[in-house]
Amino acid sequence: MRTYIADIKTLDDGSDVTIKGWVQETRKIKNLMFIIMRDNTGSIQVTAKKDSMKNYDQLYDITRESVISVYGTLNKKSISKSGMEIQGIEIEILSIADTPLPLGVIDRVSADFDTRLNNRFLDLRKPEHLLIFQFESQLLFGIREFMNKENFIEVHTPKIVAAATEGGADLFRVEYFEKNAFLNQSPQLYKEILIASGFDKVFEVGPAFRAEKENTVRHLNEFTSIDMEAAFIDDKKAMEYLENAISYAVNRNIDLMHTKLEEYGYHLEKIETPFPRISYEDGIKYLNDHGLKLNFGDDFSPEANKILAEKFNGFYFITGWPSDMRPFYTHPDTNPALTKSFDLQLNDIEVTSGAQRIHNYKMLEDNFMKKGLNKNDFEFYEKAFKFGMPPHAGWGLGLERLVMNLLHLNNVRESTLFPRDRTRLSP
RNA sequence: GCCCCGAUAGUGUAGCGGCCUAUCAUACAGGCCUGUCGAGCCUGUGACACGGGUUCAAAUCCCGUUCGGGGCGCCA
Repeated sequence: MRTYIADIKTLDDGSDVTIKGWVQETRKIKNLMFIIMRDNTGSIQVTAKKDSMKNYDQLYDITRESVISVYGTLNKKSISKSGMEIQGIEIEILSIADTPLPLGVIDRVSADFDTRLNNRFLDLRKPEHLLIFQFESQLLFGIREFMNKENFIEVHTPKIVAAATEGGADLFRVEYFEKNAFLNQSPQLYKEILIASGFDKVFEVGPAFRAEKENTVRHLNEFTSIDMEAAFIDDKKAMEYLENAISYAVNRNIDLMHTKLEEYGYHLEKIETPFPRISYEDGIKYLNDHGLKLNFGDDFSPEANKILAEKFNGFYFITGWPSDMRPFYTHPDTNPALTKSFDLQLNDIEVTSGAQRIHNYKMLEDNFMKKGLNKNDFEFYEKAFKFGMPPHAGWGLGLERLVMNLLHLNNVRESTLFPRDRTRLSP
């Protein structure tokens, strides 16, 4: 039976164990060799001796990153630095790695990110990189657990769509037999249709596509969006769901993974709610008091976001954005120049955008006009508003950006397995 | 869409008109070595992105191409 390396420490000294994994490195001294072996849970030293190993000669030539299966005896009083090793009895070679490696897993030289991404399967063998995605997986599990407790239902809406843009982004065109179609920029319109369908509270975790030719460390052309929409709530309640979902999931992750995260240099602190809130208009004032010259209607530049990040240090909401800066479906506030909308920032990066949405059919029609959109393109959507649409609100949370910022990574591609950016389509 | 920067062995780099038959590290190959743990020691293989141009002379300067990194706008 296979034992994972992390579980070995719970076994008794002298136990027989079988471990399976990669040869991280070898140290060879003629009739004796040490193999540092790695699996997804950790690494351990395996000792092989010529006089007790029948395939020793083959093993002696094993290359780094080959895959082996080791049967041996656990020695917990080893004189190795870790104090623990496995005395090999039978070692089976399952797959021999070619040399040289295009990217060393434990090399003492760094590699360019481009080289790492070109050899991502090797790059991901590094425990500190695997950990990012173990963290992401647990985080998402926590969010799902929270949403489930709050009686949201998880849905899956189409990614190939006919509608033109919601505004703000260019879309990827795809051929759909004899028709033109697009890859969806967000599940927004379909979430709202489900609200009209009486689903009450929905959420979705899925890909979103943007054909924007950005070249930054915080943009992807395909990313994972955690989207939520709920009936009979307003923007304030949507913000509560958001901060509670995030704090629940993050604090849960810290409880589960704190030691391992620290071991690899990821420092996280527990999150407290509620998150601070600042209105768009107060934000403008604050920024103008700190050397910027912004007018109502200006977006916050990266420079502006850095100034706000210093003030708030962590998560904070920016609420009440001007109507001109928000998509057509955003509900206006009592002052029609403003909307019942919010962004959630984590330090200087936007991680969520949300709002109460328009549910009044006439108001929606007027907004199509104001935004210069052709309502015929949205017939499938608009129809859902004619026959009983409750007030509703929701948000979209960027998973990769959230993970990037929580773990203090310097590039959103670090928290993306196989990033799609302006030029990268493979692997 | 606009702007800036870069490309030298498998990987990461030094060199920035002649001292380059190109530096160093690491990896890789071979050898020595019975307890290594950044193993050590010896030997070896291995690179100037591509195409033009300037010059007596180009890795080095200029132009173009290709590929890459980053900033802005916009956004998750």
